[in-house]
Amino acid sequence: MARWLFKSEPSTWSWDQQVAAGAEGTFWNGVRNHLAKKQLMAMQIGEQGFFYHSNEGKAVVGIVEVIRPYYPDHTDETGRFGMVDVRAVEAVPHPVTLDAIKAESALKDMVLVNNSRLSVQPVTEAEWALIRRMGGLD
DNA sequence: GCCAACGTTGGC
DNA sequence: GCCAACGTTGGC
Repeated sequence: MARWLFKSEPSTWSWDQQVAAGAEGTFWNGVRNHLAKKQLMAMQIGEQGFFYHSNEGKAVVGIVEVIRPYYPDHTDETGRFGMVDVRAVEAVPHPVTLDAIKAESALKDMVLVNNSRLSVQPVTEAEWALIRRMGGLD
């Protein structure tokens, strides 16, 4: 199963709002980048990803799960982009900050470090396991 | 609030 | 189809 990272500015859509959306989850709309779209299209139900706060916080704060695969994004008037639905799974007890990720040599190849502007990113199994551990899960 | 990096747009 | 100009993102 693939692992992912979803980036959101808390002022736009925060982890607290994701938690409040509950088990029914919400659509992850607004992706307007083809590389990010490619990630969304590859996602399957049940796959999990990190929820990362950009700009404010700059940390992995939660785990989300894909509950609906790729379908058209109704907020995209061009009709070119789509989205998935995600639900909050659990909070990360100790948010893993960007600083902490950058300080960890095993994470130096993370997309978050090398292409920080990509809003939906693939995460390797090793990165997934390490960040979970750093965050106090497992 | 600045600015570097990067994606997209549009003129040619 | 190239590339300059522009807009956006996101770290600092």
